Amino acid sequence: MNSEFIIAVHSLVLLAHREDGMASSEEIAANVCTHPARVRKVLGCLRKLGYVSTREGSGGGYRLTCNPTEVTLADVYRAMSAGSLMPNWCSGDPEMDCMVGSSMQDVMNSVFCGAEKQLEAYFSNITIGGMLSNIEQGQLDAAGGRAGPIII
Amino acid sequence: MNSEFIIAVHSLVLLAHREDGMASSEEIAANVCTHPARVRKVLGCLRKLGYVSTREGSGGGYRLTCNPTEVTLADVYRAMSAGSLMPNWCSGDPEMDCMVGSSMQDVMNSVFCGAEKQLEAYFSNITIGGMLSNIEQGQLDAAGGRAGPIII
DNA sequence: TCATACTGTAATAATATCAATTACAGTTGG
DNA sequence: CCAACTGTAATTGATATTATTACAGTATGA
Repeated sequence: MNSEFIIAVHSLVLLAHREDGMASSEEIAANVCTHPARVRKVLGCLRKLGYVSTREGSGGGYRLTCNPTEVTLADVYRAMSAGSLMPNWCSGDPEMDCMVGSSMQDVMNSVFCGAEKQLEAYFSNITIGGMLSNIEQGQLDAAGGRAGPIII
Repeated sequence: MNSEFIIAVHSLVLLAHREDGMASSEEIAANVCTHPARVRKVLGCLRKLGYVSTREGSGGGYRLTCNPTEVTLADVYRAMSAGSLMPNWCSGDPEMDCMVGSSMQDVMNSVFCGAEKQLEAYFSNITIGGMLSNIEQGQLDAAGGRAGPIII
């Protein structure tokens, strides 16, 4: 899995958490624990898909332009990490004489395509808004002394 | 995803394809397209789980000791790659003041644990024997001029 | 209009991960 | 004893990932 997926999800949750839905790349980077340039790259991608808008110049930054309860992790996954489940490394060789060795790349490919569909189906049930309320709920629990593992 | 998963699956399918269920690390490595030492490491792991047995010394090698129609990719995944879905890289920091930044690691963790369960459920429906028959079937199709994408 | 505070983007450097290779001890069959 | 194996660890080399730097472009407001 691509770590840009994590940065994208974290950024969206953070923006959804803000009253005005806004933050600069520097603020987001500090919260995510990475470099502002990396945040700008990831959010630039989310902008092209309409999930955030940006304003350059002084006082600018990023603003959430989607409904957090409608955007799912599947959307983010497709945007940032599609195809990342399959390893880059490949076994076998189509030119090989052996039936097994020559077919393995195709077979693995279809296995991982199916796996990716499963993953997307799972992610499509988790929304940015859902993650945020989970966090807020967890925080309340902690305040009440009833903190426990967070379950989605 | 770990590429050792691919090596393990490929090796098991190859052994299942052999009449006597046997091959040396050198033969397997040639078929998988990697180094024999790497094959030995992976199959050493499968041996501990009882899927293959090994014989050292001259004329030795690996032999399949499981029923290929009973071993699923979920078994292999758990053996070789458990936990590999979650990226090593982590956003946020539990010590942080912000509710979002301090909770994100836990939340991501539960998201990826759920994702891994989904993946295992999918893999549990694919067996080594199933992959092998798929390959043999595909080969027959190709021979009959009806080759197409392999679907599992 | 100028300084300031941002984004966009590319290039580079630092680091971590992954795979290949080498090496050698231990085992077995002939 | 020799030849052909596995088991395992160490090293090297290749690749991927992340951080950092740099700077052009843009908006704001004094």
